Amino acid sequence: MGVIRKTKSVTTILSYFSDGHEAISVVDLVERLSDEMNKTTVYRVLDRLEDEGLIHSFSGAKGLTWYAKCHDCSSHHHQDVHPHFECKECGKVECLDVSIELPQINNRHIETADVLLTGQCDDCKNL
Amino acid sequence: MGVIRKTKSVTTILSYFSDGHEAISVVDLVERLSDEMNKTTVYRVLDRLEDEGLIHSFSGAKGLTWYAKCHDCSSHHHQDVHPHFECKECGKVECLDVSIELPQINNRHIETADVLLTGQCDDCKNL
DNA sequence: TGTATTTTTGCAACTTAGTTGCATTAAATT
DNA sequence: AATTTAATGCAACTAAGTTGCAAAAATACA
Repeated sequence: MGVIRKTKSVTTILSYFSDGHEAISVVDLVERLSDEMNKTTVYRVLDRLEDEGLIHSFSGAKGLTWYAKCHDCSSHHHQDVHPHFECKECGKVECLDVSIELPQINNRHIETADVLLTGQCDDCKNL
Repeated sequence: MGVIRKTKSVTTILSYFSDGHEAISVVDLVERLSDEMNKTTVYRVLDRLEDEGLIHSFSGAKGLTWYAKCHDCSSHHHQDVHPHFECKECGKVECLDVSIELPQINNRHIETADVLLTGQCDDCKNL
C-alpha cells in the first residue's frame, strides 16, 4: 500500500509530466489520450498520482484543473508552496520556482495557499 | 453609458453585498433568489456589477465563483490585490484586508495575481 | 500453476456550473 | 406616443467532472 501500481495507464500518463515545471490541464490530457484510454481513467489515475505526491493539481484562470510534477511533495503534505503562472496569450501554465511569502493573518489558521499569476510569458512578451 | 441601471434585479443583488469583506458564491445567490429571478439574470447582473467595479469575482477552493464588494476597484482596473480566505470548516469566504507582496518574476509580465488561502477561521479554530 | 481476491478500467449515465439564442418585457430616448 | 435600446425569462445547451456497475487485469496465495 502507498505505492503506485505501474499499470499501462499510469506509465502513459506519467510520461506526460516532464522534469520541467510546465503543467498540463486535465482536459488537454483527456483529449490527447482519447483513443488510448477513457476519460474516467485519466481522472482516476491523476487522483492516485496526486495522492502519492508525484504530481499536484491546481486551478487555472478559467477554472480548469491543471497538474504538474511535484518536486518537493510527500503523500499527505504538499509542501511545494510556489506560485503558478498562466500566460494569457499562449495559454501555457507552469510552476514558478520561487517561494511565496505568506502574510500573517490574525485569528486564522492558514493551511494552504494557492497563488495564480497571469500575464505574458517571455515568448509572448517579445512578439 | 458606464453607469449601472438600478433595475429591481440590480438593487436586490446589490443588497446581498454588505459593507464587510464577506463573499457570496454565485451558486448560493442563484439558490437564494430562485423564486425572485432567473439564474441567467443573476449571472448577467453580477457580470455588469463587476464590469462597473462594484464587485469582483474570484474562484474558491472547489472551483466555484465567488463575488465580494470592491473597496478600491475601478471599471477597468481592479487594483484591490488582496488574498481571499476560505474556511474549510464552515465554508465562509472573505476578502482579507492585507496587501500581497508579489515576487519578482524574471522575463514575465505579471498582470494579475489571485491568492486563495484556506484553513480555519477564528470561530472554527476555537470549537 | 490454478484459483480467489483485489484493483483497475471502460462505459454510460448523471450532476452541476455556467452559457447562449431568442422572444418578451421594461426602460430610456426622441 | 412611437422608437430605440437594454434587461429579463425560459429552455436548451455546453463542458468539466463524478458515479455505479460490470468486465478485465493484476496480484496474492494455497
